[in-house]
Amino acid sequence: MAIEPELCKVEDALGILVGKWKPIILLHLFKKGTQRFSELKRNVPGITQKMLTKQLRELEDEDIIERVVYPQVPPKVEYSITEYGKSLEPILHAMHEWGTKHTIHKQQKLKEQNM
Amino acid sequence: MAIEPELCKVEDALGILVGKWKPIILLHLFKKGTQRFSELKRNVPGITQKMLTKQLRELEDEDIIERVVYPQVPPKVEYSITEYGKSLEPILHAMHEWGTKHTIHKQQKLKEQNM
DNA sequence: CCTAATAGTATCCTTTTTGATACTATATTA
DNA sequence: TAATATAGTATCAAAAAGGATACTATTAGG
Repeated sequence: MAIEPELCKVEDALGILVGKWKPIILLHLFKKGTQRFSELKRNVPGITQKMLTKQLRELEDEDIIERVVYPQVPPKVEYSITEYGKSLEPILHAMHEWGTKHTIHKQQKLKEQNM
Repeated sequence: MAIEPELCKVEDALGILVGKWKPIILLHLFKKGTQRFSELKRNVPGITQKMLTKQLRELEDEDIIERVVYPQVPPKVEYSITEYGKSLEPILHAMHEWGTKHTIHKQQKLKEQNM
């Protein structure tokens, strides 16, 4: 059954994944369970502190991830996927699978064009 | 099984849906099968010609939609989802469903905050 | 007292995306 | 002959996103 374009909620889901580093950040948290700020920064090559902070805040605002501050010096802050956030996993998987096939599709197309 | 963040293809799928009007355009095409440029423009309220053209071109470049020009005056151009493009439908559905629940989740949260 | 470590902010700049508006070609119709 | 319809382009401006870099607070350790 078709989705009524007027009632479309695709963008609401999309908005959460959009942002230059969000999928990778989420995948790291899904994989490791919990990561410190500095671990994420190491694991996401090329990201700046500002961007990492920003993406994490946005994901936190949507209840996808949780932020736990330990009262220590130097500071320790841990991030993890919330129970609610776990409901995103099937979508990430579906997109990953589709994206994998699409990469192949594009390569195929390129090859054909060069014949 | 977890997706390896390094091999992440989520962005490849994401990139196709991202763009201010793409989901709505796709939903219209999924629903109606085929639409003329002018019909899409009417159906997607607020979109400018430039944006509609741009989004359509991008979707066409990815083989998601097909563009058929009829040699008439005034011009007639029809757009439709390709067979390949149809493989995106489950993802759109999944995102729509998740987005619908997320909207409710956010409303719930807002209500709690105002108590 | 100086340095190192962590998790950020603040500021400024560049690039990308989006939007508003005006313009084009051309056969048909009045 | 002038207006109309369609599917676009072209140009300029505004806004959003992303990036580089420097700076901060605090305590433990040497």
